Amino acid sequence: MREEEEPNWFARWEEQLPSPEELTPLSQTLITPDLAIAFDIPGGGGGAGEEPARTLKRPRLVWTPQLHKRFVDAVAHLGIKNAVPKTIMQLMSVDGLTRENVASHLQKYRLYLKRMQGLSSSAGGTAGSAAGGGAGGPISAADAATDQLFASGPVPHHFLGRGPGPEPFMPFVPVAALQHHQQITAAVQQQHQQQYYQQRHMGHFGSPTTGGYDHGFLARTVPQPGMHRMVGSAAVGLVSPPPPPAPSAASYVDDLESGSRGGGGGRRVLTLFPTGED
DNA sequence: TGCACAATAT
DNA sequence: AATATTGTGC
Repeated sequence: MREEEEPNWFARWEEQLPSPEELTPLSQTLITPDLAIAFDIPGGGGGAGEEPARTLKRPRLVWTPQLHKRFVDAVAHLGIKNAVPKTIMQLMSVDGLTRENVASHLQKYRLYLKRMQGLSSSAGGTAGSAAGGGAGGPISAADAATDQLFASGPVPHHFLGRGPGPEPFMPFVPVAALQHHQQITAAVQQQHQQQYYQQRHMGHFGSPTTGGYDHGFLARTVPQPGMHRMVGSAAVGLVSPPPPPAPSAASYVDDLESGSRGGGGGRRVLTLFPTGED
């Protein structure tokens, strides 16, 4: 009793085919505008047509421990009063980093500090203990997750328990003073699934158009305890040595050591900016 | 205007 | 949850 083939099945099938306009062009560039920005590829924004730069949307910034460290260092050396988005941004001198980026991060960082204040008063907890999770664990699981980033670096002590008062002298550090440091480029992430292309070729992946952009950190989700993994990708950059001054793209990680936290021992990590506290 | 900041949106 | 965007007051 099976139905025999209808004579017009083909016709119906044909009718349901999508119109040409509905089909995605087969000849689509593999490098999307966003990706192009992320890697600072000149021709990326264009392809078939140059779109106004203002129209292009910046990819999401990923706050890697390295970036965050710069952030914290900058805030630490500015003092609470001067630690405002613009100033922080300047001090960080990270290529591609916007004021908005910093503002958003700062907002969350302040919340983190506030939480820590409350905790320290009752439990006497430090950043380490709060994030360590090993002790007590009065904080929510969500907070613990958040703290992974923020606690990945030491929180300057004087951040806490400090009301509106005159900061210890450290008025200003001209950006010029930092110039001798390597300028790092903000790590940036695609919003959508984008192509697995990127994911898969992470690390050993040369640009078809420009030279190579091995820049360490692309969208790694949930940094594992052993974050050397992440540094590992940066290490990949070392494996295939990027010729120093690539014409348009220069992105490096400066302090790989910054990832070392409490568990690493009492080792002192040199901060980006001279604090005098070291 | 531009900025900081908080609130809200994705 | 992590960033981005928006709204408000200065």
